[in-house]
Amino acid sequence: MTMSHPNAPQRGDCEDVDCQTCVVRPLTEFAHINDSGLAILVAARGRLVFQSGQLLFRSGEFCRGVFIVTSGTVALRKGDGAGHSVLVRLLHAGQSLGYRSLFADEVYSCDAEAVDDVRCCFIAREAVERIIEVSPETAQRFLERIATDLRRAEETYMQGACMPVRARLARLLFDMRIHYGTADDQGTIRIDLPLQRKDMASMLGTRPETLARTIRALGEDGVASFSGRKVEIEDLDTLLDEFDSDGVA
Amino acid sequence: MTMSHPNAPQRGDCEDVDCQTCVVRPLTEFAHINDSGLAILVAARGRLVFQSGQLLFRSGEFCRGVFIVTSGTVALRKGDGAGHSVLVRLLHAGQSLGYRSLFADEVYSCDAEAVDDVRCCFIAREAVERIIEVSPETAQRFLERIATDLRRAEETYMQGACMPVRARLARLLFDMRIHYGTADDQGTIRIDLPLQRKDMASMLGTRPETLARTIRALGEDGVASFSGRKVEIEDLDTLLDEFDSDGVA
DNA sequence: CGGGGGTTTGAGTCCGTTCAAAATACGTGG
DNA sequence: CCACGTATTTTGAACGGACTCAAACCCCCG
Repeated sequence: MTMSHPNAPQRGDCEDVDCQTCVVRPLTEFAHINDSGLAILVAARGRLVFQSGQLLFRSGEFCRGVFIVTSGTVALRKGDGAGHSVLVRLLHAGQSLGYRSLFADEVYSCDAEAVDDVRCCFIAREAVERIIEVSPETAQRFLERIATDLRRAEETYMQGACMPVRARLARLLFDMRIHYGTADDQGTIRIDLPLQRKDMASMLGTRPETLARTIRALGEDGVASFSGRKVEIEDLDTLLDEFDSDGVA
Repeated sequence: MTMSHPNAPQRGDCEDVDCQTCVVRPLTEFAHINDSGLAILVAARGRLVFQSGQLLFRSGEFCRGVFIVTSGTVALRKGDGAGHSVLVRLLHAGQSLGYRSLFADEVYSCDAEAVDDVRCCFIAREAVERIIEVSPETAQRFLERIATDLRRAEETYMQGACMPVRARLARLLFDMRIHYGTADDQGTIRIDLPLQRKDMASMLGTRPETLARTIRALGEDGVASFSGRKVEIEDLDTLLDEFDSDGVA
C-alpha cells in the first residue's frame, strides 16, 4: 500500500482491513461502486489518524484527494484576513471532505481540523478519478452531495442575513440534537456539545461574548439550560418556536 | 420537437437552429460533449423566451430540467418566510441554472426571474441524464461548476459575516464592472447597473435605505459617483481599497 | 498553588434597522 | 407630449442588536 499523505498511516489500528466490509462505506459516495471500482479503492485508500486539534489540511494547500471520516468529528474552518474565523461545518463518520476543492480543481478553501481524535481514509485524486471512470455513478453521488451542500450553504447565508443570533443558536441546538443528543422518556433532551464556546460562536457567525449573553437569555426564558457543554431542553416545541415562527422557510 | 415547459417556445426567433453552431454552447457544461451527446441535446432542447419580470421557475416547484441562458440576465432569488428576500446570483449568456435542484433531486430552492428580456434553452431532466450517460465528462463539468458555486457561496457568507455594507457594495461594483462596465482611455470606469436599488440591497443582504446612505457616503468620499443606475469610478484602486484592506482573503 | 486559556459580565459604541415622510423616477392614458 | 398616479428612492430621526474593549471569573492542568 502506498501512502499519499504526510500523516503516518497507522496500520493495524483499523477494524476494516478492506473496504468490502467497511461499516461506513455504505454511507459514502462509494457505497454502490462496482467491483472494478472497489478494487481501485481498496488498493488506493490509506488510513490516517489525527489527534484532537491536528489539521487534515490547510486552506491554500493543493488538494491531493478526498478524506472519509471513519470515526470522530472534523471541523471545516474558514478564516478571513483579519482575526475572524468561521466554522463552516462539522463532519462525522461516513462523510467525506476535500471533494469540493478536488472537483473545482482549486486549492483548499478551508482548514480541516480534528475536533476530537479522528480516524479517516484518504483516497488520492487519481484514484478518485479512476473510480469515477469505471464506476460513473460515483460522479452522480458526488454531484448529489455538492448540490446539497450548496443548498445548505445558501440556507445558512439566509439565516445569517435574516435571523438574530438567538434564533440561529436555537436552530444549531436543534440540529446538534441529532448527533450529540439523547432524549429520555420524559421527552427531555440532553445534548453534549462537541465544541467550546468560541467555536459555537464562530458557527453562528458571532462572538463568544454575544453567545454567552444569548445562552443566558435562553436559560432565563426556560428554553434551554446550559451548564458547560451540557444542554438540557425540556420542551422541543419551545425551542422550535425560537426559529420556526419568524425564521427561514 | 417536444416541449417540456409551460412557456410557449418561440420557434424561429433564434439564430441558432441547431446546437452545433451555437455561440453560447462553448461556454456551457455541454461544450465538449461527443456526437452522441450532441444528438440528444439537439433533439431535446427547447427554446424559451421570458419577458422582464417573468419567472423561469419558482421556489418549491419540481425541477424538470436545466435552463441555459442565451441572452439577457436571470436573477436567482431566495425568500424567507417573512418579507426578506435575497438575490443570490445573476446569470448571463452561457450560464445554466436549475442544475443544483436537478442533481440534488430536490425542488427548486430559489425563484428564477428574468431581469430583462431573456432567451434560453431548456433541456429536460431525462435528456441531461442520457447525455451524461453517453458523454460522462459532462458530469465532470457540472461537478466543477457546482463546486465553484459552493466556494462562492461560502465566500459570500464570510463577507456578510465579516465585512460592513460599504465594503460589500464596493466589492459588488468591482464584480459588476466585468459584465456591465466599460473603461475609457482615462481609466475611468462607467457601470450601467442592471438592477434597481432594492435588488442591489438584497444582493448585499441589506435594506434599500442603508444602501442609499452607503451610496451617498461612497460618493462623498470620491470613490464612486452614482446617478440613477449609472456609476462612475475614476480610480479602481480607490475602490479596491474599500474591501481589499480589511476584507476576506 | 499559581498560571493561562476560555468564558462570562459590564459598559459604551457603532452599524444597520425600522418607521415615516419627502422627493424623484417611471409608466400609462389622455 | 404632457399630466397624473404609482412605485421607487432618498432623507431624517430614533431605536436596537451585536460588537468592542476591558475586567472578573472559572476551570483545567501543570
